Amino acid sequence: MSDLLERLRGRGWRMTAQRRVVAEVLGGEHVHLTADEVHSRAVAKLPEISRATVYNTLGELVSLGEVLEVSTDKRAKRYDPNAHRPHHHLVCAQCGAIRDVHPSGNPLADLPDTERFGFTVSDVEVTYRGICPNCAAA
Amino acid sequence: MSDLLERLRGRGWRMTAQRRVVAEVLGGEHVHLTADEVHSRAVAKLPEISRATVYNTLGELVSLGEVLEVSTDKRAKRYDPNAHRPHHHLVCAQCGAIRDVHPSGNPLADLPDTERFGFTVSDVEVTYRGICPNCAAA
DNA sequence: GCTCGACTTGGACTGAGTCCAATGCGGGCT
DNA sequence: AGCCCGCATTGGACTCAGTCCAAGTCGAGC
Repeated sequence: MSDLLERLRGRGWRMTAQRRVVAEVLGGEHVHLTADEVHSRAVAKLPEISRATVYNTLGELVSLGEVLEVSTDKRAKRYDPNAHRPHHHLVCAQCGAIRDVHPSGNPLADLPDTERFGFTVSDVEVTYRGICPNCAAA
Repeated sequence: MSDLLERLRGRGWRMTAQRRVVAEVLGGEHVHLTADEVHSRAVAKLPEISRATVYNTLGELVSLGEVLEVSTDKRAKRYDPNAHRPHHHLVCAQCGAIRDVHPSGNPLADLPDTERFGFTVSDVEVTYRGICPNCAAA
């Protein structure tokens, strides 16, 4: 994910240890982390990093479009580093597990003009809900 | 919306002034209220009603399937009394306005088996985002 | 009209996130 | 290399939405 760092530098970001750490955490294997999870993983690499900085950095990454905010769960926002490949989410109603999915078809096209009420529609967010195999077995 | 009250009675609900008021508020013209908005409207009709009761009642209505919880906005859950006609939401990214929409086609069908990872998928939630005419004009 | 248990109350509590004034430090300039 | 400016970070207080709980209330079946 050092290409992410490159892109950020290119956008005039001042490169600080904290931002590097947050970017690294998002680049790791775990997807869909909450802000607090990002923070605690970041603390492991850079003990003095503060919660506020993690929130700031995540917010900036989101507004740059490098990271996606998903709120499948009602408790906390989650951050999805996989922002460059459009995808949707499949959530287990029981355990909260999240998977990325790629439906066929474009739901944007399913919204007829008569149902747009003059809005300029730019984005769709689709969340499928169900029971994951683990929870079904239990 | 007194048919709602009927249905609730039929399900063994004890009919209290508080529950009646909450049901009335949801039956009014306003849709997509937050819990706090429901509470303040309820207080107008029944000053002693407590926040806890409003939350309880909303929660019960949701689990009975009479009301839908929507979380388009990251701040607070909103409650949508229009639970009996399946629909999705169109949200203004600027002012937060919400409209109900009825897309053609069923997004559930767009999720191929290969993308279900063994989940039993039972529900989809679609949120369209864009700019409403008002905000576009401003 | 009594009684019992479901319902309500309100205040304390939690968890997620935001704000802000003081301080630190990246990096362009010389 | 060293300075300096201003962007970034810090941490602690604060807000906002929602949950919890023990005590008190009251709907409705008998």
